Amino acid sequence: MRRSQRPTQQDIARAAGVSTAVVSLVINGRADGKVKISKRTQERVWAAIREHGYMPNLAARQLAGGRTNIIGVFTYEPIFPMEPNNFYQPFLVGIEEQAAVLDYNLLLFTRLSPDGGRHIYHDGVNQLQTTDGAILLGTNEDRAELARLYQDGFPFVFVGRRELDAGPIAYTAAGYADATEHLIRKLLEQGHRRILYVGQPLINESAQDREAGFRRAMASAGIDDLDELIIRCQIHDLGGGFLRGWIERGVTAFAMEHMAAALRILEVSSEEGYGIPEAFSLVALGKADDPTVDHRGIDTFFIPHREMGAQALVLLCRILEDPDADVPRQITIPCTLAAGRTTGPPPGSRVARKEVR
Amino acid sequence: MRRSQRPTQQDIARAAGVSTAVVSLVINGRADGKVKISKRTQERVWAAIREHGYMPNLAARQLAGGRTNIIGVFTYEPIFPMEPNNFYQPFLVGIEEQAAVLDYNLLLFTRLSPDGGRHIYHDGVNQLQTTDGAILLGTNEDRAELARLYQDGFPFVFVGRRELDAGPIAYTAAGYADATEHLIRKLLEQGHRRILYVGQPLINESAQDREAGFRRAMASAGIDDLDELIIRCQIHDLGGGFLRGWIERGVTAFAMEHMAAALRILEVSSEEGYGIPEAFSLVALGKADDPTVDHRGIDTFFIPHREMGAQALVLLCRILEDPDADVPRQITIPCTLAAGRTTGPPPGSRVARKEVR
DNA sequence: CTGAAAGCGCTTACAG
DNA sequence: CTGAAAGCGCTTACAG
Repeated sequence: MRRSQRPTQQDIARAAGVSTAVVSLVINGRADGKVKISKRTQERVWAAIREHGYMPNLAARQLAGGRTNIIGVFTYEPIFPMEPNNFYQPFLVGIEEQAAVLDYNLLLFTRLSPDGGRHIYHDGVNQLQTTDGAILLGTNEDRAELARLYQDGFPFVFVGRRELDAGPIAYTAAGYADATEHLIRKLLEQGHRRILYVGQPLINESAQDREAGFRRAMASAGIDDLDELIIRCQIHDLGGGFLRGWIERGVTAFAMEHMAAALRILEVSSEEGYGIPEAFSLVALGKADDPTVDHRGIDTFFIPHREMGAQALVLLCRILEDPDADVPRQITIPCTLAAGRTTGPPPGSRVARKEVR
Repeated sequence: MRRSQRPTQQDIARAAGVSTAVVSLVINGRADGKVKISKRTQERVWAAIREHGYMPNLAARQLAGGRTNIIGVFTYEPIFPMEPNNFYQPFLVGIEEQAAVLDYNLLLFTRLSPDGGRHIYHDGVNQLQTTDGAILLGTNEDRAELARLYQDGFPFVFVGRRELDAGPIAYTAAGYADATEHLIRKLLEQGHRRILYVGQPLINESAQDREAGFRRAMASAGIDDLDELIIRCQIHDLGGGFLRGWIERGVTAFAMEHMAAALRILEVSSEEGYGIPEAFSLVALGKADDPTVDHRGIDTFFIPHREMGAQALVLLCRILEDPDADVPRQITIPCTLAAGRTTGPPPGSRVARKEVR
């Protein structure tokens, strides 16, 4: 019903006394390149458009081969979750800001697939098809689906590093490896040798990156046998026994893959009467780039969530402009260090230094 | 390029030895109603689809079919602002949840208008037209624009009561008036007579509603001359002098239009050495429906932001289903009271009661 | 039951 | 410079 009321390109063409081709060319700004259309005609077309309140039909435009100026945003978790300070917020801030700059609207895929979950393909149909391209994010991603999307040749950028067997998908990632290496080197310089890397059981790319940074730093100090110094466990395993056990075995610093685990150690250490950094040093391998979330003085680095979102959009637009362009499609954004108060020389060394004096 | 590689409905029709119409009917499950298609034919079609890995082109489907299953979301401020606990969040949570249930995707209008601001009409063209209908929200709305949208007959629902000269637009609002009346009646029942209503200078619909609730409550107690008891000022005007002045003039309770102002009073009262509710009672006329935002024990009510968002989508869908349906388009959602510790009998009354004993 | 055909609203060669 | 026309891939009356 509404559709019939809505003016079409034909109406505009008729009103302006030209053909639809001219209207199309004028609208899309192709009136300067190969095809010349008189300024007066262009003015008439724009006037008719304004007068009729004409807006192109996106479906038709896309079907005919044009662009939609719409970028899809697909997340494997709700986009607007109930929790405050949610994980997605900073990514989306970056995406939105950049979309406004680059003149795109964002289509949020909120529809559930028939099975009630969140999937890109519904009954084998790529839901993102209505957009020029999409930004994907989420920690619960379906890799088979991503692989298919890649093979289908649909333009998309993942926020976060993801390596698929299907091939090198485009992504923007945080420079976990370098930041981790930097942080661990600091510990090494302070004299620590037995630094324990405490990860979570799930080993995704960002965990791999941090572990790689850890290994590089340790290797630079000649410590290569790390089998004993890299462990993976759940947060609730991090109790007093855990702490005491490792300290007794000579560990002087803990590198926690996740901030939540580091906060847990902070808590346990105060329960157990350990002073930080007197009894041991503590670093967390990353923290949300959100000033309102406190990291309680733990030495760590900021993950540039917002910039990852913004750069994902920039990268996607570059790909859309020229799908075959030979530009880097895997972008890593450096993390910035966030100095804290939880690192210092290992327990022994301070005494040693005192004796020297 | 990608497009040409993908099989179309024609390819499937050819492979299955039928027409595209049959393929379409089979795919869309219309093969059982009016039109009968033999089981064997259906099987052949599905087999061909599987074999070719066919998936329908959404743009073509939309163009031929009409609906887009896309609802626009337009806000007069950024949707993903930098601030945590932002104002829009709960509305959007409700909208997203409901969109998932009702099987709609959401198109966020992030594109800036040529003047750099946020407007529905760009160069006189309604940007929302690409959607089936839209949800609008924001405190900075452009009423002239809304009037035009209404006159254009575009289906939309505003989140928050808005009354335009142009006519009755659809909205979902919070029941400020009733909640305010309820809260003020409680104060009256406790013996307060001189209750000061402290509003902000901007009088929009929600301010009007609260003031109306205040007047109703006061009138029910026979207090009709309220000229002296309703004031409007900025938060920074609420200092110690303000408080002392009104208390000296016999005010025993303060009804603050906004929570921020109430929190300010709380602060000032402790600076000035006033005990609450011993020296005076304090209520705030509404608080975000967000459990993480503390209201410091102030008596108030919860504004159902999330439900307002959800119901806006429900209302919009009802309008889309039947644009001429005779359903109520102005929906008010009740607020729930949030009992606090800042109200009690007025200073005099307690003494008075004691004397009676 | 099934096929031929119109049409959704646009873009883009292709002629003038 | 401008117009007539094909075609994007689908859905849906409308004939058989």
